[in-house]
Amino acid sequence: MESLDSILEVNPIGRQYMPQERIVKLEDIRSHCQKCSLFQLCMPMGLGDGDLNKLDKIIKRRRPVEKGEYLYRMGDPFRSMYAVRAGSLKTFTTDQEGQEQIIGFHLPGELLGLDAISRSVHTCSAKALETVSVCEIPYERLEALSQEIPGLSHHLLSLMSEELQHEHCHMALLARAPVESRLASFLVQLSERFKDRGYSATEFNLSMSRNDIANLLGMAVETISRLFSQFQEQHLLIVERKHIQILDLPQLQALSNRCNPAEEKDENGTSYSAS
Amino acid sequence: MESLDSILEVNPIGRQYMPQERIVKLEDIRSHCQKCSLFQLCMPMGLGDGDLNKLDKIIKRRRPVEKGEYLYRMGDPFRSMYAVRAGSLKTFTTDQEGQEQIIGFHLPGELLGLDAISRSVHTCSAKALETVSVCEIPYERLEALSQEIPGLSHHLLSLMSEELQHEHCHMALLARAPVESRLASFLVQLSERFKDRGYSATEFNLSMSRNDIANLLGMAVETISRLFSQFQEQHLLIVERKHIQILDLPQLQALSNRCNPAEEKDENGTSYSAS
DNA sequence: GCTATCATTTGATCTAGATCAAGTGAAGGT
DNA sequence: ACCTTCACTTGATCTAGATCAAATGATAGC
Repeated sequence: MESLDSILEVNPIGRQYMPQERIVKLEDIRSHCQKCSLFQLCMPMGLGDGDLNKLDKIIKRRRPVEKGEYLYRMGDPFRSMYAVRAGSLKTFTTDQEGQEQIIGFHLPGELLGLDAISRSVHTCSAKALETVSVCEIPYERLEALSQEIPGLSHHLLSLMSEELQHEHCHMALLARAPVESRLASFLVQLSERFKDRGYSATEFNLSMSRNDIANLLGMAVETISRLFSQFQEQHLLIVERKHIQILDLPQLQALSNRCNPAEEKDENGTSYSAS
Repeated sequence: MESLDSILEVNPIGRQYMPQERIVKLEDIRSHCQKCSLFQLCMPMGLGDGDLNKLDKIIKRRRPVEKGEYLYRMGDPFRSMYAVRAGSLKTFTTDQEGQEQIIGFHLPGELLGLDAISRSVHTCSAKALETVSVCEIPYERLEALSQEIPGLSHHLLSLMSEELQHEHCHMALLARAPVESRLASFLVQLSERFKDRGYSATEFNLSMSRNDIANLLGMAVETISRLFSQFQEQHLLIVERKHIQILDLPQLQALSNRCNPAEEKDENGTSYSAS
C-alpha cells in the first residue's frame, strides 16, 4: 500500500491542489516521519534515528479533511498542532459581526496551531480549501518529548519566530503598500513556497478563491480581479481561473516591494535622531 | 541605594513615561527578579526560589538607553532578549526605501526580541521613546536554563503565541477597520496594558509621537490628529498634547470593534459551506 | 443535459482618508 | 528671553480603491 508521501511526490507540478485520486485506508498508514518528503520542512532539526522514532510515535494521522470542513475552530480546546501533508487550508479569525479575517494559507510541510499555545484554546479557525491530509501532533506529548530531545523546543520557538517575522511583513504590506504591491507580494511568496516544496515557481494553481485573497490582502474582490487582468495585460503573468503562470517574476518581485531586511546600510547618519 | 523597581513603583499614575529623575549607579544594581514588581508580567511561571535564583544570575543590566537611541537594530546579531523595566520603546522594520513600519510599542514588563530567534539576527529595530531601562537576558543561557527548569520553554512559547494572537488582531484592524476603530482600539489596548501594570486605565501619557501612532495604524498623521479632536468633541476623552484622559471607555471599546473570539456561537448552519 | 447558484470579471460611481498647504504652539539650544 | 525647529492641528482638495451594478462563465444538483 502506497503512503500519502509517495502520492504527494508523484503529483505533477502545479497539480498539488487537485483532489487525491486514490483512497488510502487509514489503518494502513504509518506516519514515518523518516520517509516523509516534507520532513525537512516541518521538522528540520538534526535528529538521530532514535529521536525520530520518538517523534514518529506521537504523531497521529487523521481522516482527510474535505474541502470546506474545519480542522479546528476558534474556541476549540487546543490539544494538537498539525502539519499539512497534502492539500491546503486557510486560517482565519471571526469578529463580533461574523466578519472573517484570513490570517494565512497553509501548504504541505507547514505547521499550524502554534498561536493557540498560550490560551489552550484555538484563537482562529482552520478550514480546508480542498481535501487535506494532516499529521496531528498532540501538544502535551510534544512538550514532554521536548524535555528529552534537546533542540526540539528551540525548533518550535524558531518556527514561531519565523511566523512572527512573516506577520511583520504582512503588517507592513497592509499598512502601507498599494494594491499592486500587495498582490504581487502575495504571488511572489506563493511562488517561493512552491519552489521550496519542489514544485514550479512559475506555474501553479490557486486553491483559494479571489474573495479569500482579497480578504487576506485587505482589499475588495473586484480589485483583485482587475489587478489580475492588469498584470496579464502587462505580460507579468497569464491567469486562467485558478491557474497562474508567472511570466516575469523579477518584475513582480520589484512590484512587491517587500519589507526585506533592507540589508544593513549603516552609513546613514539619521539613526540616532529621536522620532 | 534604591533599585529601579522601587522607583518604578513610586512613579505616580500616568507618569511612567516621565524620564527617571534619579540616577542609579550601575554597580549598585542587582537584578533581583524576586523583588521586581514586573516579574509577574515578564516571567509569570510558578518558579521555586532555586529556579528564580538561576534566572536571576543570567540576567544582565544594561546602561539605560536614552530617548532616540537604539536597543538593537535590524540586522544586528541576536544574542539576547530584553525585558523592559521602565520607559518604553518602539520596534519597527525598515524597507528598501528606508520607510519605517512600526511593529509595536513596548511597556514595562514586556519582553522583546523573540522574533529574532529563527535567524539569529534581529529582524526589526528597537528604539527608545524615552529613557529606558531594560534587563538583558542572554538567549543562549536562557535556552540552557530551559533544559533545567521545566515550564520555562513552554512559557516562552506561550509568550510568542500571545504575540502572534495580538498580531492577528492587528492584521484584522489594518485590513478592515475604519480609522475611528483603529485609534479607539489602540487607546483601549494601551488602557488595558496600563491597568495591568497597576496604573490608571483612564489617564496616561503617550510616549510616542502622533507620527508613530499613525504609522502603527496605517494612516496619516493628519487623520490621527483629526480623530483626537473628534473624540474630544464627542466627549470620549480629553487630550492635551501627550496626555490622555479617557472619559468614556465603554464607548471607545464599542468603537474598537476588536477581533475578539466572538464567543462560540456554534448554532449557525453556514459553518461547513466551502468558501 | 438543464438549471440554479455562485465565482469572477468589467464598468460606473462614490467616498474615506490621503495629500497638500498653512498656521499654531512647545521645547530645546544659545 | 529669543529663536529655531519640529510636532501637531485644521482646512481644502484629490484620488486610490471601495461600492454598486450588470453581465458572463463555471459548477453542482437534479
